[in-house]
Amino acid sequence: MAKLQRIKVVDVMATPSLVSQEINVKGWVRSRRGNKNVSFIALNDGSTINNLQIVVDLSVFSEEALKPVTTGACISVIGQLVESQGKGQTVELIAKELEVYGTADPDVYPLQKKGHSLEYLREIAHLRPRTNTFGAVFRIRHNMAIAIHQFFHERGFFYFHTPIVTASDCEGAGQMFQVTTMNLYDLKKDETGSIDYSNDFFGKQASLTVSGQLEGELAAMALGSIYTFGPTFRAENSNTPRHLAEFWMIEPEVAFNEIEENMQLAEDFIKYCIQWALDNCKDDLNFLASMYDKELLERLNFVIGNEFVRLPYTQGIEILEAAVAKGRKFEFPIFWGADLASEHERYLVEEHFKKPVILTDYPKEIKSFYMKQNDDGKTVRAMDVLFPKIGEIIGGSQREESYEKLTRRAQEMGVPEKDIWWYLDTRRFGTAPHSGFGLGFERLLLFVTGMTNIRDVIPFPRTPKNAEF
RNA sequence: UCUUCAGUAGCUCAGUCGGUUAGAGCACCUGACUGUUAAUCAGGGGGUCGUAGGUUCAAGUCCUACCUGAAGAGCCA
Repeated sequence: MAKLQRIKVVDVMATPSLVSQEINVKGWVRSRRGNKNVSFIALNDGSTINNLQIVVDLSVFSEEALKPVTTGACISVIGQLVESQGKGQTVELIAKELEVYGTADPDVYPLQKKGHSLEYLREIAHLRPRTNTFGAVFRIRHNMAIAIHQFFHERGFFYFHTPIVTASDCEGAGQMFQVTTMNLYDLKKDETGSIDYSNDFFGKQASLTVSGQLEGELAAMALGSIYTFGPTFRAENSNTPRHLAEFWMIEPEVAFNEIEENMQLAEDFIKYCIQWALDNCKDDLNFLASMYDKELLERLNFVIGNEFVRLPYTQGIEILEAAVAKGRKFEFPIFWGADLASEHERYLVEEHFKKPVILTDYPKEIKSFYMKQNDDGKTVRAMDVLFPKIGEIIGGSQREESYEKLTRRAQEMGVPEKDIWWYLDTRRFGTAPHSGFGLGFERLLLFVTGMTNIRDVIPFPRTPKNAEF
């Protein structure tokens, strides 16, 4: 007899014609229950959150043969697929042959059939993909990555790879991780006591990137519309449920786009991704909604169905000042020129508008040197997309295309020209209006999955004091 | 980094005013059960109470420091 091709559980359930056929499935045991006549194995192979029920007739199999079939064990089963006699599943597999690939000693296997806390599962991140929750989260994570590529590809954007090792902290976006091959036990210093990098691998001080934006702009000035999607690194000592030291960022950059088109792109982009999740991750979303967040689906649909508010910073300040005048208390003072604290952003998004808000035209003092300066001499064409629950999900701007204005602003803000001469060259040669933004992939996932801690939407979180696995 | 809260069985937790031998549910083991749905029922084993000091006749419980985790804040995506 020809060897049976193994079929994924997701395909078993999506193919009605398989009923009454003999098939082979392989996967990991989630639970086994039953009595001395019949045993039921819930089998999961990761292809879907749904388990296939394996029915084992104990007049065919000995109890001894089933002993190693415990939670976590990996097995291969050949049998006939039939319509289920019991409730809770439409089909089930009557086992004819059962092979155990790998046992999981119940005394030491850390996962049980019962639920575990997310904090505990973080300590066993090497095994947590085997749980329903993390299976769902990581399938959604994959789908969001595909959605992102699909969205940009459909619109003629090119996926552009920016470097991960970089020699300059251009954006000043945060503390950087240094990259070196120097012997830290025997550091050579020069007469002035500073470290001599000329013999280091790159011949100069190098770090992991905090953003691919500046290189992305170079690409937009040639290919027109590009996006980056890759890992970025921040050595900030941030201990919050919204920060990682290593995270993935999506950064589109578009020649000839002005701030309004940039906002529209951001809005279309987020809505596309959410729609993709609703269309392609139904089972996983339903599971997460039922376990963690009953309003998840309503919230996703709400974001798709409503226009994001566009609000200049100055008007935002006016709304907040009016709220204070009416007696609303904030911990931090609010005035024109102040950077908004989380409490202010949350007030605008969750209390005042009750919708996602795109805040624009911030005071130039609190934004980066490369943002396009407005004619008022006070503000720049920055935009932050603020979301309920998770806060800032996107930060972007129209870029300053004038060589003179850009170099002056870089000087004022202490960005050394020798580090960014190549960036300034885009403005020296064939400059053009252009815009872009950055979106934290894991923040998007927080919103889409309803998870509340960013460490639970990336397989192996890197945070201060934590780089296990 | 700051503030607050927490750390007791493999997991999730209870443990009163400081007082005898530290408890429960789940998991695990044994048994029962004719189709279960995180199966159910009965029994059993399982503890350096985060670590180090201190107060006290007596500390899981009070004090100090440190470690770890969580939430909020700052920084940001």
